[in-house]
Amino acid sequence: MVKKSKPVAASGHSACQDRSERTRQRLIEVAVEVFAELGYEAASTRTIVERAQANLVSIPYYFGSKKGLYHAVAEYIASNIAERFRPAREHAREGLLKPGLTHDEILRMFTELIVEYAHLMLGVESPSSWGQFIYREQFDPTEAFEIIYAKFLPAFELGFEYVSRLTKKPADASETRIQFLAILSMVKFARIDQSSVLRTMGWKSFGKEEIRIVENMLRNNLHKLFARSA
Amino acid sequence: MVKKSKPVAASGHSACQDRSERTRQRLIEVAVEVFAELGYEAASTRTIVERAQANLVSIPYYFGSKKGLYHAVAEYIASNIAERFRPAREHAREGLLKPGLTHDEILRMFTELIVEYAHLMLGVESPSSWGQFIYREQFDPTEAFEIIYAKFLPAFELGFEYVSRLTKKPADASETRIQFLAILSMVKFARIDQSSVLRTMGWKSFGKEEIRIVENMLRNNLHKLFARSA
DNA sequence: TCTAAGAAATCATACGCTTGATTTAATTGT
DNA sequence: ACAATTAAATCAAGCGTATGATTTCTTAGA
Repeated sequence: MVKKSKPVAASGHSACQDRSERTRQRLIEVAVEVFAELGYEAASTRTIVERAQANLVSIPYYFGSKKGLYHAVAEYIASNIAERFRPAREHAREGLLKPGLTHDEILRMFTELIVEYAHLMLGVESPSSWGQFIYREQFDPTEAFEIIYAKFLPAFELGFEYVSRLTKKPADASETRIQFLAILSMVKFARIDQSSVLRTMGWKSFGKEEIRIVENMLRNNLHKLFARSA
Repeated sequence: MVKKSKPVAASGHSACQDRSERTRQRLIEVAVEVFAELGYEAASTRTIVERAQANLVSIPYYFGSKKGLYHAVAEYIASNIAERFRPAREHAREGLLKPGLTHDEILRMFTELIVEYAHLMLGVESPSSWGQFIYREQFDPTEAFEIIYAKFLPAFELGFEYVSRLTKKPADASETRIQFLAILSMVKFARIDQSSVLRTMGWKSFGKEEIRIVENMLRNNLHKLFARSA
């Protein structure tokens, strides 16, 4: 019952690791799309290897099992998104450290952070399959959820801190957290409810114009929710 | 290849239609839960008939096929929700007809409509599986999506009308529609992102207290978004 | 430089299992 | 006794995985 060898995640020393690594990478990239499109159960390994032009056993060979491939995909996506989001996140974090910030300055930084996140999740630069995969995992959480959640946690904490500063309520209060999550939902709903949103809005797909409309909505709502006027 | 008879949706004339109807009903009610919990693919007919204490053949017998059962479930859920929501919806519709409505009155009615919807989708009175089923279908639309969408459309139109009255913008404008959908997303996100929300909030499940917190957030945000103060 | 040994990667095939659907036989109520 | 319904057995198809053979590449000895 014990695996004889452990070729998984081959860290070969020879130069032939090149072709190997390419196959591995191709499998992951194809698997992202297939898993995102069909979900874990419905996605068959045969479909994946067919699209990746690899052999059926290359999945257990490289990833141990179908589930192993799934986890590798989760890791791949979470790392990529976290990496892309890092500049905006660190900028926002450092911005908070400055002394004597006005309410408006905080709101402006927070708005930019949220809008950046929106572009990341809805924009064309990152494949739509990434978001789909994550939302699927959020809906039907498996072990992969832990991988993803861990990478997103720092951004969450930052968001709580911003909302806390804007509302003058503790960062760990229920109101603060639920408020931030609600704001996030306004960013993501276009992806999650894709079919009903496209239909209701009369859109064919998510292009630049559509994202602009969502962005406007976000800026508008953030201003109304947090602007110091009342 | 042709079905010999058509016992589907048996409209028997004998008195034994009673037990038959009960079996049918039980199958649907169980299927709602199983489909909601596992999704279409992962839900096996064996699981369903086992929980419903019915025979394996009863599914093709009563519903033609597994897919037929699935559609029956969609119809069942959509009808039930639409029915429960009808009082609030008609009240809100009639309220809009009154002449000389003030902005605050419209906002109050709209808030009550949204809060009612929140209770319907998040509350304990309607099984959580209903919402799960719908969100699943929204994420991976099949033919069942049409059934559900059609039943929800009137409520959507009403929502657009309210937002339109509150923002003084056309009911069919992109801004109006996306704004309403964003508000809806703030209602539903707790269910859709259930795992990450429960975790982030430190909640174990959705009880009365949790729903109250979401309701407060909604009332607060709707007020900030639409109150006439600026 | 050339070539043969050995490891790494890929392949075709087959196995055990589960699925939805079908068929055959027993049971029920009238 | 008879038609309708249920239970049990069976079917074909699809799934992930295991296995042994084959190809491809790296490397070392002459």
